[in-house]
Amino acid sequence: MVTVAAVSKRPTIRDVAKLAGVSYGTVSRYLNGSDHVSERSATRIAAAIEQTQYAPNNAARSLAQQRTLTVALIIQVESNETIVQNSVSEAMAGANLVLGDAGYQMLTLIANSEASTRRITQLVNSDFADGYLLFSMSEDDSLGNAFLHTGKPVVRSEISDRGDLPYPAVDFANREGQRDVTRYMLDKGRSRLVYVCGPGYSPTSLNRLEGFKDALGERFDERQVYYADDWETYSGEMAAVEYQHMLGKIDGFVCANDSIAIGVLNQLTRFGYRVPDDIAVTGFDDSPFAVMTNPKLTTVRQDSKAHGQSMGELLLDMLRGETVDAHYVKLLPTQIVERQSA
Amino acid sequence: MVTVAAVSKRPTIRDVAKLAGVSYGTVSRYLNGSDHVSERSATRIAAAIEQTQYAPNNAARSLAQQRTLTVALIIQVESNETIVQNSVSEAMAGANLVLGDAGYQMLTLIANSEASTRRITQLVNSDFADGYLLFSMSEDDSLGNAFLHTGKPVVRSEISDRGDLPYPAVDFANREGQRDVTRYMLDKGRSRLVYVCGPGYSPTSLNRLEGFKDALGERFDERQVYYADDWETYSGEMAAVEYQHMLGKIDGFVCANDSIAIGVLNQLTRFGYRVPDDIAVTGFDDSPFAVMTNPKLTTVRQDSKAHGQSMGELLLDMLRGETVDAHYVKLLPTQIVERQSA
DNA sequence: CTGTTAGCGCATTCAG
DNA sequence: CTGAATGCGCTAACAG
Repeated sequence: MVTVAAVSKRPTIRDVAKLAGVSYGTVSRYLNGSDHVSERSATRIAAAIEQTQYAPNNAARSLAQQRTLTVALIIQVESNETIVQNSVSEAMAGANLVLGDAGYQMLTLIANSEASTRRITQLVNSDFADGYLLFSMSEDDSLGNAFLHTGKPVVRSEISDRGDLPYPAVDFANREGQRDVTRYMLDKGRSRLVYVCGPGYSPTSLNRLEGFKDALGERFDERQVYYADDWETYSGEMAAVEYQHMLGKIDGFVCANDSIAIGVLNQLTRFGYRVPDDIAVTGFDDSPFAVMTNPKLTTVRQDSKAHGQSMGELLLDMLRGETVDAHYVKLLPTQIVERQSA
Repeated sequence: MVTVAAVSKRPTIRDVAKLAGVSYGTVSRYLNGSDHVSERSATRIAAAIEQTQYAPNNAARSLAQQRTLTVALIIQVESNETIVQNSVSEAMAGANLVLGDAGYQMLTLIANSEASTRRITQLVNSDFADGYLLFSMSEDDSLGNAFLHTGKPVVRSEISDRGDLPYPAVDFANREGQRDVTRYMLDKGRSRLVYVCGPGYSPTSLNRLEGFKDALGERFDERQVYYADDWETYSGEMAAVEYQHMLGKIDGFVCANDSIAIGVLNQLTRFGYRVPDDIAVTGFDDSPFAVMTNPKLTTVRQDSKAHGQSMGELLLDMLRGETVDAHYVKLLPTQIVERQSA
């Protein structure tokens, strides 16, 4: 029976030095390629490394260099949430790309419980990584303070509602995006609109609402906005139900995200209204769901991969020692995706 | 202008020792709680820590302890893929839970390029983590060899097609699941079935096909299986097109996953067939999409969170030094979810 | 209970 | 170009 051993004695730099017949300082130089090593030593060291299967120890190197060549991406989600959103997943890929090219390994940590948040906070304060990318999708922004005493650079994925947190951010131009798609509705002659707003704790949510208001200008009426408790499909259904009695007078639902829009869509269909003939519906995010509905969702696309790349680049700038204003915000453009629902 | 500093001089254990008026060995003991420290020293140390904002250095601790209290979950995806699948995301949450409870911090690494694979391979060989969870969804299993020389325990998320890799695995009982849902079809009087098989490089794919064969037994005919190139919706559409000429004689499509099933569903609808009245369709996975189709998809559910938990538990066993057979495989049961499409 | 000391594995001086 | 020595920050073993 083959079994898996859980222990081992790995070779150290001294072992290969001895085997190559040089001092271990020379091996170190060889490994880091900084100084020159004689060709003869080099080949002998290479052979010794090959023979011993030597690989440098990560902790020792980090300790000596006072840096880890590592960046941690931290995702904060609600306690019981299990799914990492697609947008975050795409951003991860984007960030991983640029950070990798710069020689950094990206690690992802998930904070989805009080215990994990505590553990991560502790890690952050232990020079665990050279920099941090913070995605907090959650109402509870308890991780926000975790980085205050780490001397390391931090970049956030969203505009913070807490002005006291000195972390620059990369976000989407949510306000403009929501404004534009609302105008798109107006331009199509839809003027009796309802806005289904996202949860109030989210800055993103409020920004999008502002965009809706921008588009309507004077005509905006507080009664035409429905405030959802979360970003989920069910909330969209609730919204449609809430406005059921005046559905005949409404010709469009502008929704703060796709999931909500799908809820509205489904509920309108159940009520017997045709989308977009009777009532149009728009989403926001261009999630994978947007093309699986019938009719397909007209929505606002955000390039999440670019989001991640941009965050990674900003972090790299900071890692290189560039000075970045603590409240610097970079806004990425969005784009209307015209499909069938509006 | 507030700016972000990228450097700092963090206090060490000696700083707090000096401030507390004790030796730093005592501080170490205090921190690790192993030995007893006098109450007087304890309070003084606590105060000093508070005052200096001290936090132990991770690398130093790892180096001295020869362990990192960290587990790395590695996801291997196709080069250009950006999305971490929902099932993986849920498994991450499950693993994070049990590992966290045991005091381990889970880190996720994504291997989605040759460069990142190389970087990760190197990390793995540097005592970067105490154990590894490996998710490889990719045809290219180049990471498979990366763990051969690390003395650390590894658990895979899938049965490997490479019997030479000495990593135990936790997987779903794909074969039985596919068999059961096929029988479900047969029991409903659907006997003229087509099986849409997943891509050939995937062991999962082949296991599910075996399950279909098991259910049909003698009646199985090779001509009733369509071999898809991947797991995507488009492949499902292709399958329906392929069998278009004999759709009248077919009363059911058993599909190897939900995405494919949705493709079949959509294409059948386009062809004017009613699902499930004319033709039934089943999926596999119970992905989030399964409830967004019309009709909703009857499918096979796998508890991905439990998958992650199970993997985490197995890894913990190994971390505790338990001997696990290198080819041990734990299979998790699946469950039919009856909705509307079959 | 506590101070002292010897590593952990490696990078980086400084001589030579 | 290379060997020897020092230190990174901390744990653990050892006296006391």
